[in-house]
Amino acid sequence: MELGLSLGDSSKDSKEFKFSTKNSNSEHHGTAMTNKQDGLVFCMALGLNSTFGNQESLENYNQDDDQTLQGSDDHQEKSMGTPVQLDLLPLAPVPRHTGSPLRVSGRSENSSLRQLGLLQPVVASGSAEEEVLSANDVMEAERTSSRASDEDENSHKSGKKLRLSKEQSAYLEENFKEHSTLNPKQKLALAKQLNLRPRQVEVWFQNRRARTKLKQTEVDCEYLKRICDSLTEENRRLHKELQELRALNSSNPFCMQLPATTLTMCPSCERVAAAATTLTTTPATNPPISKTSTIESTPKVIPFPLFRPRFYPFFRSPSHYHQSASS
DNA sequence: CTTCCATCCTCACTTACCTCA
DNA sequence: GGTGAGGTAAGTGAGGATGGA
Repeated sequence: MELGLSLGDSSKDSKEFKFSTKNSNSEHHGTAMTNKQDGLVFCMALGLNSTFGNQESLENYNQDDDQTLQGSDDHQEKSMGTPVQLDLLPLAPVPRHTGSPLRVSGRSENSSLRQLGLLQPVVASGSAEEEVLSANDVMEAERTSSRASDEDENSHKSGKKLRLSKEQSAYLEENFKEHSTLNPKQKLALAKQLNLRPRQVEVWFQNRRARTKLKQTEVDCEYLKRICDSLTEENRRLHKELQELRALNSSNPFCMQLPATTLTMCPSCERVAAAATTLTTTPATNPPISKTSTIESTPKVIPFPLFRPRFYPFFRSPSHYHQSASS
């Protein structure tokens, strides 16, 4: 399921967010606009079973994981950057159980671990930039983590609930910021480093993703509520303006023949081919209605007949509108 | 090449435990 | 000390992807 919504014009003050969702069945692209001036313009898209990402994650995806991601784009869906984005995670997709060697970002993981007193001396060696864990390392990690979790196993069997320590949670959090999903090797390495069972690391990431999604949903909800409120207000204002115009027309029958604003719009690309006269008697307190159309250049004024009936040929071909715009 | 099946992974939903006011 | 609410670790089942037979 996908829902797309777009309002407003493409003024220069608009800020643009590109979004793209992709799964095995289809690919979606879109653009979200926000307008700093009136705060009304927005675009949103909702996709089923998609995680929230951002532009950065898309770039990471394209740059870093082209090779390892081939054929494994499941559950690594790229999703749209919503206008309101929680500053929670850069969702760099991580390939799932590929045969490729594990790439562990060198960063300052080890140093932070040492600070936390969590680093064990068996961590695979490698360059500062990238460490490659061999299959032996993974197996060793599995053994170590299973050994280390013997005491956890007891509490596990007794049904007691393990509470992760502050340090463990913080380190998991730190890793989650880098990648919200783990491949098996990363999972094992984390489990080994934190003295946990791999299953515990896996569950922690699952629950963490769920919490992120929940939070994002709350933020989206709040945002949509605000948008709804402003649209309601806009609707109310336009209704009022319409009533005033009708009142004006009934008091001055001659003006009734003049359309307040006559736009001929291509229904396909929604470009305005021509704009006509604007009612000069519009009260100063009510600015002329100007919304939703993408006006590329200064609209040409076409001299409509005085008694031209209001007729908007919405079902003509796009070429018709473009021709009449240039003529 | 297609189909079937086992396996793995993630997600959504839920339960159960823990902590705190 | 008892209690309810909220947070969170963990269980469960469904669905999708993948690889091998």
